Amino acid sequence: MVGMTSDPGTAASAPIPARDRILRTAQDLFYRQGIRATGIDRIIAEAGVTKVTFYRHFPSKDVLIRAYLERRHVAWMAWFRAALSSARAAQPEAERREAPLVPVLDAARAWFGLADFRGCAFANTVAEAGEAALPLAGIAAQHKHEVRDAIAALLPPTARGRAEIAWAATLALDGAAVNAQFGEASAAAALDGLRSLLDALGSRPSLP
Amino acid sequence: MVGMTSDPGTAASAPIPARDRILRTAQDLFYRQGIRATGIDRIIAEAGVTKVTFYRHFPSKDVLIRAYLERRHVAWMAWFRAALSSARAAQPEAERREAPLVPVLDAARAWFGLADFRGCAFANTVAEAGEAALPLAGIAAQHKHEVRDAIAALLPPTARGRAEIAWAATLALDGAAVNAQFGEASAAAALDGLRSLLDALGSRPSLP
DNA sequence: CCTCATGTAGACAGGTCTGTCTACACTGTC
DNA sequence: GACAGTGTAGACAGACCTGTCTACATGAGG
Repeated sequence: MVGMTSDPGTAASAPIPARDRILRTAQDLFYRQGIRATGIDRIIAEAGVTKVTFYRHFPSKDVLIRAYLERRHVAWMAWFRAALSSARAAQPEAERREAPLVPVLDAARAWFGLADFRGCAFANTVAEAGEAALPLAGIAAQHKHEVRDAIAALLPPTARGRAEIAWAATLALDGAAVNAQFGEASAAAALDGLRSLLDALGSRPSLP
Repeated sequence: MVGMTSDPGTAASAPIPARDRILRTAQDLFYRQGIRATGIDRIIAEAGVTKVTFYRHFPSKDVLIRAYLERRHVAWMAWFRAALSSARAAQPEAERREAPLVPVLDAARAWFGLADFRGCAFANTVAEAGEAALPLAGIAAQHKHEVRDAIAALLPPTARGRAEIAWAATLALDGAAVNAQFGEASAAAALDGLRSLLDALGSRPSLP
């Protein structure tokens, strides 16, 4: 079943152990320490593979970085959508109509509270890449685009300015994520600020 | 007049050319390319000093990084306050009362439009530092604190929730700055989103 | 049987990084 | 005139970086 020597057509859906271990390790180290701070040697050692194996799967660090971002995008979006919809499911019916953005706040709280939280991987990567960030910036922009769509799904399809509101909420989430990176006290303050912004956005006289 | 051999008491207020050149160069390169991507050698070459001179002024790169952040903080805050107050001066009287946060949008537009704009130096530095960011994160948090104060100064002192609103606007600005880093199209979108957020914040019925 | 993809183990090249070192020159004050 | 502070010029050490290389092992499909 795995045995198909070389299958052209739809690209590799067969997960190769070594490749997977490399990617998993890279994901962890890149996110925690930063990309430039993480050497290939370290990834190789931690993933338990050899250089040849590594370079056969990823011809350069740049390729690995892109694979990292792609994987991160898929995984994070899945997590985020799940967090949004479980928070939404927990809302009372009335609040769901009058304050539809509250799940964003809940998701942010959960995100910032993760033990290894270190901000948005895409923003961090672009920040680190500096002037040479152009290609990566496109990936980051697309990621934010999808975040916006996930948030927009909380709003009734008939809502006026649906996309605009969702986009504004995305920016608010980014701003909060940046500040949440500065420590625990900052994270708490960031959540407060995010609540203010989401409240204001979701306005209509919504009161506690 | 400069000649006082060694003056104890109030520490050096005399700006030494070489030191200043180093700092200026570091500021430029650190911001544009990132900190890790910028080697000491490059700074030395570009500043036109030698290694000994450099290391006499800054015993380590870490010291230079802190000096960079301090300098950047002072310079940027001055720029930002000036941008806010000139935008505010240009507002019609009525708007100034009803939409006091509009100058933040104007300042953001000016900021994102700068030729060398590359996001918030503090956020970028923390993002780059990764797990080892703890000391720098404090500096960044303090910076954001001052930004909030500068924004709060736009609001009437009697306004209810003045600090909260200013803080929310600060987060919004951060979110916009992050996204503005992703390219020109993203910068335009970030300004739109920021406008939505500031509008929503400003239109809140903050009653006494 | 034999080829080929995948894997292991580790040496190596060539570059860049931070930071130290020696040796010398200029200037103003004591 | 001695001294202390600041500057220049560039070699050097030791670490780490990315990426290439040789040599060998294994297992499955032609």
